[in-house]
Amino acid sequence: MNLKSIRIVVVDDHALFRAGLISLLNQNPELEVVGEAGNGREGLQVIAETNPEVILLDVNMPIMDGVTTVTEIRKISTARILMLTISKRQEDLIGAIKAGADGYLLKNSEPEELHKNIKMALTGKSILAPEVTAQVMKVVREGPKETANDFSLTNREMEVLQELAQGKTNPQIATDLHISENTVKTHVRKVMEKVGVSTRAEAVRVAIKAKLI
Amino acid sequence: MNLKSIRIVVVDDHALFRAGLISLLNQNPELEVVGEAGNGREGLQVIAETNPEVILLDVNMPIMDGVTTVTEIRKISTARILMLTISKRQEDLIGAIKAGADGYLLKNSEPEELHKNIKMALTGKSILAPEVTAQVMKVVREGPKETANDFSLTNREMEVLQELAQGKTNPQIATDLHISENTVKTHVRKVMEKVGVSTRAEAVRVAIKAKLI
DNA sequence: CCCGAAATCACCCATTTGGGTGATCAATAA
DNA sequence: TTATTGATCACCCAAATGGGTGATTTCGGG
Repeated sequence: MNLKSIRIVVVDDHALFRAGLISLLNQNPELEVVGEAGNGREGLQVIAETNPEVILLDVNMPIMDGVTTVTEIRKISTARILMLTISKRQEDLIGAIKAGADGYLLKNSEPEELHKNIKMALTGKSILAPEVTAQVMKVVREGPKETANDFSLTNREMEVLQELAQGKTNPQIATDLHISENTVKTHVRKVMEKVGVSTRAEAVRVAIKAKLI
Repeated sequence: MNLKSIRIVVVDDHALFRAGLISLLNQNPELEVVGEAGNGREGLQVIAETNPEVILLDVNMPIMDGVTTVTEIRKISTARILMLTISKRQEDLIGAIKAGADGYLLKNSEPEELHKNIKMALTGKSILAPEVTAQVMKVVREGPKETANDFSLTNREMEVLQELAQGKTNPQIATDLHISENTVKTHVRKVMEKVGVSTRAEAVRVAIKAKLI
C-alpha cells in the first residue's frame, strides 16, 4: 500500500494471463494492481470504482472489445490506457490509437519492458511496441488510409448489413429489428446501392471480406 | 528447493505470459519451475538438461510447434506433458493427444485449477479442459473423422459453391460453368441441403467462414 | 422556423429463388 | 450384370428478392 505506487487496473479475458500478469506486476513495489476485469463492460465498472492511473487493456475480448472500451473509458477517466495484446492487426492498432489509447504493447514483451513502459506512460509519453511502430509510420506516411469499411452506411443500415451477413431473410430481419418487412427492403436496397452490389449474397461476401461483420 | 516440490519446465513463446506463469507457479511451494524455453527446439534442450516431472507446453510456437514437440519429447522423457494453449482447434487438440500429451488445458484456466491439474497429472490421470472434452468425445464417437470442413460435396457441387460464395446468381453460374440454369438450380439445392442452410446468402456465409472458398 | 437526413412503411411488378418431382446418361461399385 | 452415384436438364409453383415511387415522422442544424 505504498502511497507512491502506481495504481493499475488490468482488463483481459484470459483469467490465467490476467492472474499471472497481476502477480508479476505486484512484485514491483512501485506498482499496485487495484482492480481487474474479464471484459470491457466489467472493466468500465472497475475503473469507475477504483480510478486508476494506468489501465492495461486487451484488444480481443467478449462482450465489449478493447477498442470500444477505450472509447468508453475516455468518457469517464483520464487514466493512461495501454493496450496489451497479441494482435498486430492494423485495424486493431489504428483503431486503438484513434480511440485514444496511450500505448500499444504486445504480450510477448519482456516484464522489465512492461514495467518501464508503464512508468513512461505516466510521464505523458506514448508507447508503441517496436513491432508495430513501422505500421503506424506507414499510416502517417500514406495518409488517413480509408478503412475500406466506409461505405457511409447509416447506423441502421449497418445493423441491417450485419443481419444480411448472417444469411438472414427479410422477414427474419424484420422480426429481429422490430420493423416491417417493407422497411427492411428499403434498407437492404440502400445498403446494396451504397456497397455497389445487386444481390444480397454479394452483399454478404463484401461484408465478410471487408470485415464489416 | 524443496525436495518434494514438483519440477516443472515451461515452454511458451510469449515471454510475458511465460514470466507471469512462472511467477504464479513459484508462489506455490509444492511447485518448482526448473526451466523455461520460447520454442520447442529450445524446450527439448532444457528438458534434456533438467529432467522435469511436468512440462507445460504451448501449441502455437515458432521454429517447432507444440504437437511436433510432444512427439520429440516422448523420445527422451517420460515426463507428464500438459498442453497449455488458447487454441480450441480440433486438429491441435487431437494432434496433441495422438502425439502423446497427457493433458490439454486452456490459458483461461483459473490458477488454482492449473495447480490442481498439475498435481493430478502426476498421479497418472489425463487432464482435459471442460471446454474441449466434448470435442474429444465426439471424435471417439464418430471415429477418426477427417478434415471437419467436409460436407461431402461432390466436385461439381464445390465448384457451384465457389460461384455461390462470389455472390453470383444462377444465370451467371450457368454461364460460367457452361451448363443450364436448371442444372445450376439442382446443384445449388443439393449444396444447401448438404451444408444445412436454406438460402444462398447463408451458404455464402458458411462457405467463407469454413474457408471452403 | 424551415430544411434535410434518417428511419419508417406501403404498393407495384418483374425476376430470382427455394423446393418438389421426374428423367436421361455415363462411370463405377457391388 | 445390376445398382448406385454424379451430372445433366425440364416443368411447376409459392415465396423471396430487387427495383421504383411516394409518404410520414422525428430530429438536429442553419
